[in-house]
Amino acid sequence: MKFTVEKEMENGRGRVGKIETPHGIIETPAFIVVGTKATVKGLSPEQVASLGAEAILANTYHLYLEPGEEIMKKAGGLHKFMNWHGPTFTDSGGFQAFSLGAAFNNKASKIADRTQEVDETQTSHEALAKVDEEGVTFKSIIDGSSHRFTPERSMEIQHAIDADIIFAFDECTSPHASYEYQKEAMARTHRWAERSLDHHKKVGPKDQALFGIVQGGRHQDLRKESAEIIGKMDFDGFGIGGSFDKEDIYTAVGWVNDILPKGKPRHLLGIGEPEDLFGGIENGVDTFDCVAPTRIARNGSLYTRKGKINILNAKYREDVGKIDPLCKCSTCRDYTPAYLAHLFRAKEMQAGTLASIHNLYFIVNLVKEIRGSMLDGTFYEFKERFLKEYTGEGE
RNA sequence: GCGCCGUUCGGAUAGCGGCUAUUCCAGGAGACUGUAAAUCUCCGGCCCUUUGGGCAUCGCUGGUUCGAGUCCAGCACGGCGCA
Repeated sequence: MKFTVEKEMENGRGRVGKIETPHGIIETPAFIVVGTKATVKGLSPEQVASLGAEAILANTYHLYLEPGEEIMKKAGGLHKFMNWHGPTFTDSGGFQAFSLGAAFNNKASKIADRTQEVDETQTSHEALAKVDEEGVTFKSIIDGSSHRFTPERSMEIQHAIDADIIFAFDECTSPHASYEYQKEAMARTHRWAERSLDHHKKVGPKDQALFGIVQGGRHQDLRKESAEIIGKMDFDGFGIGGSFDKEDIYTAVGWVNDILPKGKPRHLLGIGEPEDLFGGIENGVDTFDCVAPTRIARNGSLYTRKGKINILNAKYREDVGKIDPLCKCSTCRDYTPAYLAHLFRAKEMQAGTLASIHNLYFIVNLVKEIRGSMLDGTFYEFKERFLKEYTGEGE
């Protein structure tokens, strides 16, 4: 993998560049489409490519459980398996340790977490994962069987899946966890990063790039410390992890990116909605991934230049106009709101597909437009104009 | 004509004497940020000074009872059976 910065913004953070992978080039900043289980839900790889997406991010945890690393290997890796010929990423599975309950299974975080009512009985059911120094023990969401991930195992599985860019095994904490716990988890993530790197160098394919992940929650000192430590390690690029409160995203990203080496790409994990993209890019993020466009699409929400709409609202049943008059995606070109409203109400599979095409096109091409505005020096004008219209302010 | 059964929110249902009438679908709205999500949450008779309170309501009419969607009688409508 090779990363080149083509142009820097005057603020010293934002940049335009490109990531060259064995399966093609990603022009950054770019939105990476999420395809957790080796599929972008509801879409064929041809559809994903035709809406302009350059790369897909799959998930180690899910592909490990199903179909399993042996089959991934036998199939010739992710690209062949899912028939996607462009660049790919895999997330390490660390996020699942958080989302499947480890974060709430820890006393420190539970005590500190006064913003959420913790139902003990419910928590014990939901806590499917437990973290210790060596790794994470978890129960399969599919059949309840027990499994264990360590940084070394995550690397091995990611080697078998064989994406172009893989991530170190990390622990993602709740933003509401205590400072002490976040610090502890961060330190552990650093040790796991070292182990991920060592193991990858020892046994990994040479053409596979490994990104280290910066943690530290919303605390400035922790974020900076994490960026210092991870940034000095010999990773090919970096992920900025965490489960963010919306307001914290850009500040945390800014702290981190002032420290991370400029010559390597930075991926902001799990962000964003349209309004999140500008702040991330401005603060030096090169790539994003986010489930939002496809998930909300399947649930009937569509992005438009004037904000999100819910196509299931009564008014769209007989709206034979345009979903978003400015959108050039195939869904907007060929179908009306009334048709999508009908498909959703009739629970037809095409509903999720057409909506996903639209939302992904919207996000992927919004980032491309932002890239263009950076190249011709109109980023701030474009940002202001877009956000004003999108959030409905000043109308 | 006789007998049996049924009639509960737009549809389908639960409810078998005790006080907020159940659930599902349809309907209205909202949420969703490294995907346990084509998922989840809320609303749904009327009225009010909306924290909460008041008045209704289970085909219709009457009755029994402290109390009836629930029991009884008559009527109406529907289904099945027999003429």
